[in-house]
Amino acid sequence: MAARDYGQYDGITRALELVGERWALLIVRDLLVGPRRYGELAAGLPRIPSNILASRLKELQAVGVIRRMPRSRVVLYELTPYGRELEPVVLALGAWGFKAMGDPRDDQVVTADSMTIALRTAFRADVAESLPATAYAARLGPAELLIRVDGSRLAVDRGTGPADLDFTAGPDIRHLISGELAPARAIATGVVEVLRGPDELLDRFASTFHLAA
Amino acid sequence: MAARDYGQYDGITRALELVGERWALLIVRDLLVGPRRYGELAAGLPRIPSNILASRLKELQAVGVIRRMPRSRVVLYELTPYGRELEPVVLALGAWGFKAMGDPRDDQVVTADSMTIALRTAFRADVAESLPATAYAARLGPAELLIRVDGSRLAVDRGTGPADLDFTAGPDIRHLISGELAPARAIATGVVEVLRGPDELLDRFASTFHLAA
DNA sequence: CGGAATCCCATGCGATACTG
DNA sequence: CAGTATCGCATGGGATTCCG
Repeated sequence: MAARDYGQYDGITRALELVGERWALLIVRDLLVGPRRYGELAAGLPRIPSNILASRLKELQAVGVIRRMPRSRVVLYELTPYGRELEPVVLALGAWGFKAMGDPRDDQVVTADSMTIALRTAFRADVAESLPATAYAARLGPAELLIRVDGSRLAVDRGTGPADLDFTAGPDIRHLISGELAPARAIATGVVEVLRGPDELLDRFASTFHLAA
Repeated sequence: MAARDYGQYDGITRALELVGERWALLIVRDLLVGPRRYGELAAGLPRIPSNILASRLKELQAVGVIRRMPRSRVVLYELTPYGRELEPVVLALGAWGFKAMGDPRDDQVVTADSMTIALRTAFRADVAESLPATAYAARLGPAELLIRVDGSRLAVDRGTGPADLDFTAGPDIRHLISGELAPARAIATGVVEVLRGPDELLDRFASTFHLAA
């Protein structure tokens, strides 16, 4: 491996040597959600060639960012404590990139893990703290997420479950997150479809998850 | 560009599409210090092939991260406001990579701009606030920096000037920054050589600039 | 002399096929 | 399901040349 070398001695260069290769930070992003199997990673990164996934996993392991966790017959990959410290980097990147997102192209896909991290990026712990605990069941494209906010704590899990507000939304939900689209208008225009629960809870959702654009 | 497409629709993927190419974030790092000419960038990135520098500059400009600023005969490159918003990303990466820095290899170089950003990364505004204004003149390898701290404000400029403490240090200064090496021992062991000013000011420096390892 | 464009070669990546 | 093997191509590295 010995990631191609930039010939400089500083923290940023070092970081890029470790996680600057193509796909590496997307693997880290997904592992920030939780341990994953090889096949789960491959499914969450639809375009990654399997040989690249295999070599990235080896490289990231060699430099101490991830580790293999043999768990009852199958192997799980998980971040090491040091790898988990990339969370601020990944969230900062996500917040920055969010502002440059246009409309999705036809060949672009939404995954559960990327949406989970996006929600973490947009989560306003300070705002949530003063709101009642709330559970949202969101169907965001192919991703079904159960989002539970309790005080300043956020938990996002795959799948569905009991929720105060149950809604479906397409990619345009980013306009709700950015504040460009008011919750009432999001419902009126069909960007968000409320399946169950009071529409007003979408206001709470929008103030809990907000990222300026 | 766009050929290097990840096929996903989320903020992190978008960010990596814009600044994920090799060398791109190092160019951004140097431009965070200030506008630079082509030749200055090339000098600060000793290993970058000139064709790569030229294409990265074009790409970064095309996506709105940098802009060309014709300034009296010569062209300066500078970050756009949006590009400047990458500062948290770059600092977070630097802080993370700092912890994985070993000893410098023979082929590794220290540049003034990378040290400037490293100092910004390690700067503790909250600590500095309660300390008297101080100017340090530091010779860090080939980089001569004038570091002025005034309250919670930090200014790092190339070159030298009047300073309260004037010192020279090699790469092992990172052990001072990380707190592994006490200021007094840094002087005793020759990691830091004080040229002018009271040794005690190195304590102030070490508490002003600190990054856990 | 600053700011590239152009060559050539080495390597990393992507797509697909294949194997334990 | 979890990877390897292989191959063609795009990209990066480095030196050189060009242009204003």
